Amino acid sequence: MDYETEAIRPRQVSTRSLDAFDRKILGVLVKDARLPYAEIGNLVGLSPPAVHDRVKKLREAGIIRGVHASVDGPAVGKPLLAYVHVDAEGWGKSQRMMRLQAFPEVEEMHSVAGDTCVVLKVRTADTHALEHLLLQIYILPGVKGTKSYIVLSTYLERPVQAEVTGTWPSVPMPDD
Amino acid sequence: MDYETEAIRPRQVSTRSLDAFDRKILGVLVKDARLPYAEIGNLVGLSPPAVHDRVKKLREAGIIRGVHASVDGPAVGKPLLAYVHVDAEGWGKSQRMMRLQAFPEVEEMHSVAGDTCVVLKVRTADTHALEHLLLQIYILPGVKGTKSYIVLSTYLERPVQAEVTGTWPSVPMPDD
DNA sequence: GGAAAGCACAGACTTTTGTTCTGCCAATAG
DNA sequence: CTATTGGCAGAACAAAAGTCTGTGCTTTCC
Repeated sequence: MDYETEAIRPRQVSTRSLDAFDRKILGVLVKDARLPYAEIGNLVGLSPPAVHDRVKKLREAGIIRGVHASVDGPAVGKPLLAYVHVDAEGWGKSQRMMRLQAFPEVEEMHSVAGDTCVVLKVRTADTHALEHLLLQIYILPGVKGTKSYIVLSTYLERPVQAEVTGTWPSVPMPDD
Repeated sequence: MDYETEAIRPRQVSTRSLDAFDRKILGVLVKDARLPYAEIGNLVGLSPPAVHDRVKKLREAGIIRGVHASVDGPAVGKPLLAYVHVDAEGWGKSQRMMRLQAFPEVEEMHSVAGDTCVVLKVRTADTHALEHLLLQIYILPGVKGTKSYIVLSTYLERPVQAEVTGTWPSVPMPDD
């Protein structure tokens, strides 16, 4: 199996500027990608072929990366969610760290700016499995330590939303 | 709009124990939920109606939560990904914090065990928008402070995987 | 300002897929 | 040993996806 050793980058910036219809379609598909084109058309105000055309172009432009089923973590035997901050000396992005992607428990891997190097999102069967995964991290060269944040309750977990907040609510400045 | 004020919980533990076919089907649907049932059937070794039946049951059992399009963050105008740790006095879960879910920039919200109370995953247009969002967090009652981890590069970002690591690689114990 | 070209949409059609039904087989319980 | 339940394959039907053509619009060039 091949591992992604390069960061996920925007494939092509795609001069295509999203208009209001595209935004609406994306908003619908993010919520439920199984709706028929006819129903999407009703929601956004277009005919089914028009929706089809736009979705096809959105896919070709890489704006829609794919369609995935969202499965319940506990139901598939992974009730324990955690974020693991990895501190490494030198530079965190070693090739060997990419091999962690082979574990289905690892869902995200980012290099970050802050008081740590890499943030991992991991979902394991139990604390024992998490320990095993931490062991796999510790044997990587350059890893100085990890800090784990065990999720107690998840209040929100959703995919990338198509909408963007245009005007933020004004906040009264503190009186100092 | 209503906000989820309760944590996402497993709807029903569903006595349904996943067999090998279910695991395979889930694995396929997580990768690409647009494959026809006939093709899934070829991959896992079942007929299209059998796959249909199982997927239907997996949906009814809540094991498949839904099907969502995955859109590219930068392409929809949100190239800046960050994790925000929120420190609050008392108890972080105030009703008003749930209102942050109204912002499409907020993708995840967890209460965690560790040296912080709440972890947010936010995706914004730029640092300016992130600052606006942080302002919205700071005006919440009880919020003492935040710590932001700006994502520099994303090496892996994928939905919940259906697979579970059965036997972990053995790691030689350090010689102390 | 006018004409031509490109784009996007709606309607009708074809093809593919989803969905349902029926019968059969195996496993289990009585 | 028999009856019953659950699940799967094959066939038939319904529905959606995908394609094609024409039309109206905007844009752009002359």
